[in-house]
Amino acid sequence: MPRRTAPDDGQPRLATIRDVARHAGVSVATVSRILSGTYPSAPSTRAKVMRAVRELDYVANAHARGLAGVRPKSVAIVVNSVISPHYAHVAQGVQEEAAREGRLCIVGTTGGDPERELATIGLMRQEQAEAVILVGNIVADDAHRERMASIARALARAGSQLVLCGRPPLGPDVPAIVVEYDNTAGAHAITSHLLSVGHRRILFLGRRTGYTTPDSRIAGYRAALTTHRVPHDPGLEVDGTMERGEGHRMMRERLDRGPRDFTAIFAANDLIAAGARDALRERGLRIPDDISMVGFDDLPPAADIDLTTVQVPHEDLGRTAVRLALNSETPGTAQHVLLGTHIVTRTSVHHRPGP
Amino acid sequence: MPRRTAPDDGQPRLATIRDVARHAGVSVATVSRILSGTYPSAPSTRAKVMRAVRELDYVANAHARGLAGVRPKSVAIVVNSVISPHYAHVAQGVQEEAAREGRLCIVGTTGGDPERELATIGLMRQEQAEAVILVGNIVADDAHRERMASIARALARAGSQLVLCGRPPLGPDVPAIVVEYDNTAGAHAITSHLLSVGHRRILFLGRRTGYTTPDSRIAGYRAALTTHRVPHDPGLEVDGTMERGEGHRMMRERLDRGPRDFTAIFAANDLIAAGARDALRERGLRIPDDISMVGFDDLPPAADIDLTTVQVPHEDLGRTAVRLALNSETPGTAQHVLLGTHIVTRTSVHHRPGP
DNA sequence: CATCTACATGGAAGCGTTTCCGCTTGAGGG
DNA sequence: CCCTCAAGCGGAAACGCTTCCATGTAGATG
Repeated sequence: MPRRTAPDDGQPRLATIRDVARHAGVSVATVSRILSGTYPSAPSTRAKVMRAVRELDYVANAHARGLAGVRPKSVAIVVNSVISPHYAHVAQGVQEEAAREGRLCIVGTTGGDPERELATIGLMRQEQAEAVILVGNIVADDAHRERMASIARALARAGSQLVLCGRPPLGPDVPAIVVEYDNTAGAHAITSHLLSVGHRRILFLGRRTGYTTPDSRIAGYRAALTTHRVPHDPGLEVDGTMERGEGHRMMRERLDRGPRDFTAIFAANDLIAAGARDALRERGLRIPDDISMVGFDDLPPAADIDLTTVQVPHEDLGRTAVRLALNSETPGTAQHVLLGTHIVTRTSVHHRPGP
Repeated sequence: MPRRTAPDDGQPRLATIRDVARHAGVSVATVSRILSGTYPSAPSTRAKVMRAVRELDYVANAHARGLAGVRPKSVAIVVNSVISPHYAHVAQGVQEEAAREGRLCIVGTTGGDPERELATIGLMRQEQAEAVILVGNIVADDAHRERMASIARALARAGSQLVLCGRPPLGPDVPAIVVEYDNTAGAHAITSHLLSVGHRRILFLGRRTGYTTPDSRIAGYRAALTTHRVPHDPGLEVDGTMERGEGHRMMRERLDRGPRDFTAIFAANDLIAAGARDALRERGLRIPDDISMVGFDDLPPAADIDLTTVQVPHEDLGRTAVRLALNSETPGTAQHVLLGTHIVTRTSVHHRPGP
């Protein structure tokens, strides 16, 4: 790996600011000032410099600039995968806001693996990004959470802001911004919707513990039952992960198990709802004629299967994350922001006449 | 913006390699060598250094390293938006391969705007990424293409590899790698599928000119007609953009226009197919009983609406792009790679008895 | 006409890292 | 026992940029 002036390395060295200065007949300092645009300069000099820049096709070296003390304008985002619609939407929001603020966006994926997450954050740390945005839940043990907290502190020391998007706070004294939407309120609202049109026995399909998002969704479901003075039957809560295949499995097994003792279904997300719908169709059951169903998220499958669901401000989440991170004067101050949700009504719910 | 040693700036300066050296009682050079891991060193020294690194929570500064001549390990990807499933899948492939190769991934979005694309590439250029991967079609005039060609040359000079993913080559002497899948062959195959089960009048829904991808899809459609000696009727080609709403519009207008003179539909992508399906349903027409339909891409809506379609190796596209870019010894060599597709059969096509 | 001020510019230090070159040290061969 | 040699390490230059400080020059003021 040759480093000193390689004489004839095929690679014709890139133009540097010094080349521009020489070419324009001015000093390096002048070129730098003119390009940064924040200092006074004579129009004639400016013209000369601009011409040289054009002629040499000069592009400033971001590394040199970063080293020289200018905080690199970039935000980093870490997600499970960019395919998953939820992450994609949040990432899109981050992108948009970052671009609006003239920031570059560095993306890392973890595939849901805590180790890879840590490694990825390490890379981001080297890049000195202004903000590191972590999106989504990862099943993590206490050790992982402790390591994360120490990373949060290290980032704060380095002047970067850590943002957790839709992930539980790490603790009261950990310097991080947390942005979530109100899962509990959303679940409460949509469950109430089912209850208010006459349903009394509502099957819950989804993760019951472990992750926080579904946790708070089931909490909203239970709270709504209480609010409406409908007895809570734990037998109506079916446990499974938040994927389409799981929705299919949960529904199938439930239908196989015995007589149908529910009139509506609350799927903890739209993917589960889509899977459950497939299982229902296999049994000849139709939505909403035979069974009503609602979901959560309002992501792509929802509209295609005409699902009434909870619309969630995914992109807002990303935008808010960036905005808060860049505006936080002192990186290291903890904040907690909760975004609202609302119900989008399609055709998957039927009114059920009272008993 | 203080730059010199800020005495009491609240921001406790980050540990540098010099701090580590001092702390471990060795020289800066030794620390660097040990951390790079490619030089011999005494085990005892190594241990001392590692301890200091841990105690000071030292993280190397990527900018300083980049400046000191180590090529930053990163690839840049520019897409229209990360929401769109096609881009998301390609981006995921890029991510995966980049991560496997220990590279960071910088992402920029353009929203389909050529100006923003150019600006984004400029930023990427500053970062000195090893590769710049452009995904997707942008409607561009000759001037834009010329500017792009000159950027390609500039990147090559800087030792970065430009990769075009699913976008037409810029010209014979432009140093860029082009990775595409074979749209024409795919369209030929799926049209042949319709023809082989008896359909003779097949409506084409999609963009007829301008973008290259649909261009080659319609070419495959026409070629298949020729292969099967079925007369080509330009009246069966309906023009519109590649979006769901457009599919709906094209279908609706066609149905309003007069008697139905086709038995099957080839939608240039799944989104159009989904929109067309909505319009058919509004008219009480069912798939496949009344009309057969096929799409292209096999992206999310396809499975939900049981569409027979052409499956395309989106993620492979991204992975291949990264692999080719990183393995290209001399950035600047032009290459052209074509990836294959295959048909996935669902239930949207009915056999049609011959006349 | 001398002096002051404000502005435009140049010189140079320093950012944190890598790597070249040269020095010391201890082991092994003659 | 001396010499050679390699391993291990330290000093220092270089990467390209920004900004502090100093310097020169023009116009305004006394």
